[in-house]
Amino acid sequence: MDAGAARMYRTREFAELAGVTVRTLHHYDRLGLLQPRRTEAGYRLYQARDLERLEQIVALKFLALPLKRIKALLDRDALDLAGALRRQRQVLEQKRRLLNSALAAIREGESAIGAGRRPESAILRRIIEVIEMQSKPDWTAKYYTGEAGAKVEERKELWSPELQAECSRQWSELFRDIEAALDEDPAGEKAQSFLDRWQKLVEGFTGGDFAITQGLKNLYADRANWPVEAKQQMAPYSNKAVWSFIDKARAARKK
Amino acid sequence: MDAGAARMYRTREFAELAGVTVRTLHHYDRLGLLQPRRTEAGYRLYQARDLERLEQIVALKFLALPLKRIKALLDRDALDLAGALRRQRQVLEQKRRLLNSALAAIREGESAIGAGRRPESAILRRIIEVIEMQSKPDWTAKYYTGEAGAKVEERKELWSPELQAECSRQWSELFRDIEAALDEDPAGEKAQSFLDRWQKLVEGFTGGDFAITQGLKNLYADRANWPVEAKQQMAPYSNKAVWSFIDKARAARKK
DNA sequence: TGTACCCTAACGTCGCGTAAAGGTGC
DNA sequence: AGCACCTTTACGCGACGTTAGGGTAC
Repeated sequence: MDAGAARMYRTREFAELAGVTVRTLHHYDRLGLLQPRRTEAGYRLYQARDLERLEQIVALKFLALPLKRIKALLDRDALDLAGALRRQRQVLEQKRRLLNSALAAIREGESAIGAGRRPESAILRRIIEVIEMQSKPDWTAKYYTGEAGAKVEERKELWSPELQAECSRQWSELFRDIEAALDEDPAGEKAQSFLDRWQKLVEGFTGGDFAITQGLKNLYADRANWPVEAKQQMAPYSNKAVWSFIDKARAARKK
Repeated sequence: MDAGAARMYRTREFAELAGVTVRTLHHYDRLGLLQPRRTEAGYRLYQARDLERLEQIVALKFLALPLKRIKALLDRDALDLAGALRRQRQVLEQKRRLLNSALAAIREGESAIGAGRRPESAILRRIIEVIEMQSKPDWTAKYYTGEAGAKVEERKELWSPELQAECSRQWSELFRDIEAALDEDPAGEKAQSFLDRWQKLVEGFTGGDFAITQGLKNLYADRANWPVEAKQQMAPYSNKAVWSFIDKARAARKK
């Protein structure tokens, strides 16, 4: 009955209840985002309804929506919430791509220390190279026929820097292992297990897709025409003895 | 010989050359980040050396380093570049975790539309739930013995929202397929192919690690005590007939 | 004398943090 | 009367964008 019967909170109390600061409540009040009742003396009085709205505000803020858009959504355009989320998702995905690029550049820079005698300039050069590579149109696209290109693009989305790092770690390990066993029998058990690991790593990229596998073969076949940076990046994996060893292992398996 | 012989650029020209705005050059000048020569009349005159430095600034800015730190790094602390990169990588990784959480929340919200009659409030509720779940201490940790817990944490790093979405899509698909074939022979070819897909999906989570597999078994065995939200989230996969069908298929394979 | 450039100064953005100066509740 | 709370006002941060007002080069 009596509206005064509902539990009311003063600013500090309400802030602690909701896990925000007093200043934040002031801010939202002035923006018109969350305007509580007032006492005669001007004290803010929050109630349960306000907590609900504040939770929604905090949730939408967690999605990195600007306060203005949050206000619009909660005040009038609630119907457009689905659309707003779709757009925001695209914004965040774009941000994540940039973050991934930056992380990849940092990793490359860090791993470029040993190369020169002035490490800091080597790092910076490498970072710049990586950034330029990323901003260039994808030179590998032309090796994939139609549909395969789109699939590769799709799979790139899933390629976090950690995955990338783990992957190149595994390739390096495999190359080291093979280099240490070049005089083994390519038909033997050890060589065949190398071939298994090799194929598994390739499949990690192709996803078992035939068209992508073909594109990758085209790409490798044309390695003489790769851009310089790509050649540099492939340098650790250019040991011909390893490649021919794996070829022999593959041939042995076919028989 | 003559310093004046080097090619000099005025502000606009240099900005276009480097791909930044004139205002940016003014800004960097006032911060002391990049201070070119001046003509008598006060016009800025940039040269090749300045371009080199600007490229380094842009590169470090791409890594989301604040301009102050960039200035410090380029002016004095170049030696600490490696350390700065390490710290910055951690900052960016943290940001990416937040981004991933937000993206996961958006996806969950979007998929919660069909549920209620007032879609916007259903979406908001679901988003709030997901955020609260993420901020709670990991209730699954107690099912993993020592080392396995750390490994699971490690694997979480690689779990992008896209991967998560793809994964739950595959589980849903598998459940649908099995539900449509419950009267088949659990030892038959079709049932066995379901079991293959099932085990592959599980392995996608465990990575074939024995300790993690054990933990997952403990986790599932205790499903009666899961928190409510977890039960809700598992609801689409709670069809007992499917689970017993897979159990039978597993038993048939062992024989 | 035109016009295409140059300069500095200064406010706006976004989401609050952080005082400062003064009033209210018990 | 004291102490813990409340209020409003206003500057600071970061990396520039964007005028505004006025000078310079050719």
